[in-house]
Amino acid sequence: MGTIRYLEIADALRAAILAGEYAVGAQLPSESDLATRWSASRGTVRQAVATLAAEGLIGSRQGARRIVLRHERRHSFGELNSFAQWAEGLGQEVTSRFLSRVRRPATAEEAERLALAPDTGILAVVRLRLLDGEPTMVERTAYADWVAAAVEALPDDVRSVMDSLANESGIVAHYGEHLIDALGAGSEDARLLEIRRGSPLLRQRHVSATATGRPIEWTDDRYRAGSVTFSVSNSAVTTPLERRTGEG
Amino acid sequence: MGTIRYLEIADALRAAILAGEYAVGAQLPSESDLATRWSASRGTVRQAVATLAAEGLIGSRQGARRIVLRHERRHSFGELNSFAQWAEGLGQEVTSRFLSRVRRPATAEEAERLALAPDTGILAVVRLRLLDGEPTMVERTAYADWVAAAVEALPDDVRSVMDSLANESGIVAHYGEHLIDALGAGSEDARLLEIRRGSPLLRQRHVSATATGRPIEWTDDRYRAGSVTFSVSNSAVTTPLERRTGEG
DNA sequence: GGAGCCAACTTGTTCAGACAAGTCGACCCC
DNA sequence: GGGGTCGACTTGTCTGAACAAGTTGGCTCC
Repeated sequence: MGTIRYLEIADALRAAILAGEYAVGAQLPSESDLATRWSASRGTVRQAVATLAAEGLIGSRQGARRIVLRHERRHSFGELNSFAQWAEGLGQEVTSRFLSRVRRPATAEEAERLALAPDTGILAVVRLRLLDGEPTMVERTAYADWVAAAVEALPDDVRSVMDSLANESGIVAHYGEHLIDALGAGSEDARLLEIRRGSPLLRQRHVSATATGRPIEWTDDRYRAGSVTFSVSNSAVTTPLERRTGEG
Repeated sequence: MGTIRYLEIADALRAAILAGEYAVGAQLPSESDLATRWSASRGTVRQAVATLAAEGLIGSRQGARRIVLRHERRHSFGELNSFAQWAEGLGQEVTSRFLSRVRRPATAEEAERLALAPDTGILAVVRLRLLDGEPTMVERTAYADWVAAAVEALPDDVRSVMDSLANESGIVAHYGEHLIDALGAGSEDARLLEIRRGSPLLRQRHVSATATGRPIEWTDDRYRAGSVTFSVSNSAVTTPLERRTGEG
């Protein structure tokens, strides 16, 4: 359906790589070769391979053929931003338990992350997420004032808040920033996740923003150790990952 | 210096953004505008802004001007792959203590990550890294057989192994993959980092590879909780970050 | 005043061609 | 065989042009 030429080519190449048609370390056909096969210009083919390079599937060096770096597919933006979407892709059953959903003034940090004036009213939601019945993650989300009403209008048992927001209100996340670190479970975390206080947790804090850069939500997700791993690939040309000190 | 046109333009734009010439949320000049100013074609300008977009500095939507998303600079590939390079950029003093450096057969996991035959001899190095005198991270590295000799030839007090490898032997890392999760400190971790056993640690495992995709090293770095945070930014177009279950 | 429409503007996609710069294997010479 | 040179090949950079698709603000009309 993608009538966009370079995505068509990228999809076909990706499928071929995933199907094992090209082994890891193998060379891809040359750009002019691909251009001929697809009756496209070399510029279009370059855009296609650039897409795959950004996904970390292939690498390149001037003068030498492009090489296949790995076979696995990268997750989509949606799967990263939505726990429900991610778990579904894995074929695991997700359930969630609402613990609280209240309006309150934003804390200093929340106000800054959401680019709001101090003490602006936000919607604070705490949820426990279970994977196949196992308590896996505690999610504490602060929704910006301008989306609070839309979120409150959603039913309690909504599968994915971000999905519903997109469909019902046209509020779509385009950008995200993620801070990842480790910490010991507090007493509330410990009780909810059924682990001992002080047990290691993997924390992912992230902010989602619209296409215009307006922050939508700021969340603090805490995973039981061993339940999830984050993966990032990078190259000398693009480095999306960054290491920071302390509280980021 | 950079005789490469699009990088010149990207550098100038990045500098302007970092200098605060454009506020967060502000619009950048249009592409044709920039093309005229720099007497370049629009294609070249697009390559420049694509660079900044990949760095997460600016966003875009078809039909609307590009907007500034953030001001901070992203770290370089070297700063991410080398603990020493990273800490230096922060102005903190790095010291490291060698704990062991032995040749031994690769474990099953090491052999797979390094794309070696099972039981191939690798060079295993354990180092304790201190930041301003504070024990911060335990690093366990397995160097592939074909780089082992070059690593052994380096002096014990080398500041950065990867830096030295590049300079001395021409072995340069081009690609990396990182797995991030949390776990409790084992007894050795606890002793070295001067924390209690079971205390939360942030673990970053990563493999570095050459331009041809050949794995160089596989390391397991464990940071004391609170000492570092990883940061990743993404967008609907490029998602370098991925969430996985369990042991990745 | 409000709703809807339109026109100017801006980014997205594609093309064809050109030259620079780096890689790699074949070939030659010693 | 070893080593160096060279040429074919391949990716990197850049141009100029054209049309598609989406945004935005202003204008008209009710």
